[in-house]
Amino acid sequence: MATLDQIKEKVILHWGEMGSLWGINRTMAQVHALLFLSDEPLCANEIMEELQISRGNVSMALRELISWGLVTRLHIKGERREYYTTEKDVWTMGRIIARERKKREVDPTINMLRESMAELESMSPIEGDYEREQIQNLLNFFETGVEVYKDLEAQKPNSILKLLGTALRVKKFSS
Amino acid sequence: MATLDQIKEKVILHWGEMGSLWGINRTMAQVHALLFLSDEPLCANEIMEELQISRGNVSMALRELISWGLVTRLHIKGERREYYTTEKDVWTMGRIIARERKKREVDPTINMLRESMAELESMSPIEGDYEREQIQNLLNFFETGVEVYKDLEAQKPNSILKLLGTALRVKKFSS
DNA sequence: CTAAGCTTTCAGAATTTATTGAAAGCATGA
DNA sequence: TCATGCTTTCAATAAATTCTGAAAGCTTAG
Repeated sequence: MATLDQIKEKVILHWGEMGSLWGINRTMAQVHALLFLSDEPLCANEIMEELQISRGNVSMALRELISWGLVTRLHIKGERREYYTTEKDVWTMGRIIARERKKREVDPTINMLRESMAELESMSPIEGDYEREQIQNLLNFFETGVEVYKDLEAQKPNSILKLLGTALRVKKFSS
Repeated sequence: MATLDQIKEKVILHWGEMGSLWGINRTMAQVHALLFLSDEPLCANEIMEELQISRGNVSMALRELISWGLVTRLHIKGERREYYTTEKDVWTMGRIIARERKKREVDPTINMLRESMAELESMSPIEGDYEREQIQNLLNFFETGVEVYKDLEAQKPNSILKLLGTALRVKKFSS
């Protein structure tokens, strides 16, 4: 029979694998999972021991997680060492991840596509018709995504679900 | 001034980089971009030359793209070699990518979380309270995602946008 | 000021992932 | 049947990414 620690380990390892599929490195995702499942904040040493990784690796993973806004550093008075904790609400967590991925992936892509369109438009219109059309389609796709993202971002965390539920009900009703 | 080929190359290279951030390999994403921007189907040879990659690499990238359902093989009569083309509608493309990523990333995660919950529940309820709660939260989060995904999947490609527009308008109106 | 206790940095090592290219496979047509 | 023209496979290699650990950096206490 599985012990609590074994179950935690399984979740942490799986989260790590998912992380690497998501362009987040394995360790970073593992540290995140560990903190997410931990009732209290942990210090670098504890993370090191739990995950059996080096001090340097812990330091880098934490730096990255902090820069994403997923982890916060806690100064506990009387304590010399720093403690770390993570956002515990899954919806808020999801929103943070969406925000960061948009910033790192979608925004640069939109810039690139806009640039390409501008260049194509200043070119002789004889060639590149199809390319112009397809790049414009891609651009519209991403821009629409950003629109939707912005609207959703303004909502309270878990109202997103209700919102979509409403949308689908309205749709069903009206079609 | 940039030529058409330079612009295409820029888009293809960027798409390749995005691919690797998305757990899709660089070459696979590049081949996809090349076909997406190409008015006519291309054969393996043409892809090889355009992207300056080996025959084997082209073959593997195409196999993967076909297994995702993003690329189709065309037998042109009278022609010995095979031609390849890709889904050209961006919304359909987005839906295919969503479907595949769900299958490869979300479904296994949900299974893992359900398994963990089952194991936690069959354990002594004295310890693991916090872990149980957090794993359940994660599970709910993913399951909600799947619900929404399924509802959206049933819609026509670009009605998704209108749908969300509606939802947001309803929301604004009622709050 | 120095020591102690902790964190960060980063060059090199280890690991993982992607790519090549030669060989094998497969279909067509002579 | 064999040759031709193409595709696929996969072991070896190359490239990219991640991780380690020793050294340097902070900060606080004495």
